[in-house]
Amino acid sequence: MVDLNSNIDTIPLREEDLRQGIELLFYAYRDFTSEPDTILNKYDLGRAHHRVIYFVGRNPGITVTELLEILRITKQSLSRVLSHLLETNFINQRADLADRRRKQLTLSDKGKVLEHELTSTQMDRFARAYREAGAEAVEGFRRVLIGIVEPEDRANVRPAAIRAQNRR
Amino acid sequence: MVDLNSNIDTIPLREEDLRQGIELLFYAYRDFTSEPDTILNKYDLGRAHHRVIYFVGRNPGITVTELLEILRITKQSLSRVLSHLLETNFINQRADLADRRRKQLTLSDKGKVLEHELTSTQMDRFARAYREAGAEAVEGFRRVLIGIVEPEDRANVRPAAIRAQNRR
DNA sequence: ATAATTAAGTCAATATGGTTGACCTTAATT
DNA sequence: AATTAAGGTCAACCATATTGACTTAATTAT
Repeated sequence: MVDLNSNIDTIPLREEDLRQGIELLFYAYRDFTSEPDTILNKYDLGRAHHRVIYFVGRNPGITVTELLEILRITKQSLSRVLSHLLETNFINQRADLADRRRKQLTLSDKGKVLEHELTSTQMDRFARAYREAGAEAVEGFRRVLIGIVEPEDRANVRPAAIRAQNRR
Repeated sequence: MVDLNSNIDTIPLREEDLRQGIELLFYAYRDFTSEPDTILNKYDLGRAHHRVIYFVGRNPGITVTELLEILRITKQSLSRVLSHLLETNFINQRADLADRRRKQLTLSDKGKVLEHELTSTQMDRFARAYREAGAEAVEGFRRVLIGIVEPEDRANVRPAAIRAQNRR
């Protein structure tokens, strides 16, 4: 390699590139939540309900404490949203037989239908973006975003098969 | 190429990969806003103030209408936040000489200092992630996230030099 | 067996940031 | 002169978050 500056490790990262990253994350997040928000409106639900439905669907049997760790909100805040989803039968709970203090949350059939309706809009968006960008770009996208996530939480965004192994 | 399925365009995108994208965006956004939130707290400001400070800093002379298009919130909602930033002298406004209804917003010196304090935590996070992932990954990250953003807004996340040309 | 801890839930007060709707002023455009 | 556009304001309301205090039930540790 003749031009040492072509190595990303040696050239200083330009502020412009870093700001572009910040803005990409802002715009992507803004647009990625807008379609689900419209759907949620029909059901008189909000974005907070979506997050709960998503992560319960993704982690069947998850407990309240585990959910709180993912969402990083307070128990009281989750309570309103979760209570409503239980009352309206989008989510079911049953006691953990090994530790009856714990309540395992799962999506009801109705909940699964809604989860799919919400998530499929986001998956469609990702499918299109992945296809247009190509497999290599997708791998880069993953590597960068995993680097943005706090190290303690990186294990949560590994493929589900690997996560299942680490489940207590 | 022997195995046609190794082409991303031919293999169906697995749901697992799409969900990983969704989750990466959720966790990355969550963590990427947490440090600024802590700083904002010291100044009795919130995340909404940060967004205004960021985009005014990034687009000196931006008008209210332009800001609303970026943030996608209502005028009334912006009003409270912006009024407060004007009162506390983080932001200055002056009439556009060509169209005196328009008010051009800029950061004051005090505003620039705060903008830097807030944004530098996010730039540090991106710098580390970019460096760890490498230049190729960064390019992939960009390509995918631009694909997630609505087409109309993709021009906003092009390098500033290019955006400046397109400015009326 | 008792004490301490953990998981879940509840009540209350408060803050932030978003909405809709009605209305006004000023300035530019037709 | 009439219309439109940019900006601003008042009011009511709603969703989602917070802190803090407290309870109940079940498990774990002493």
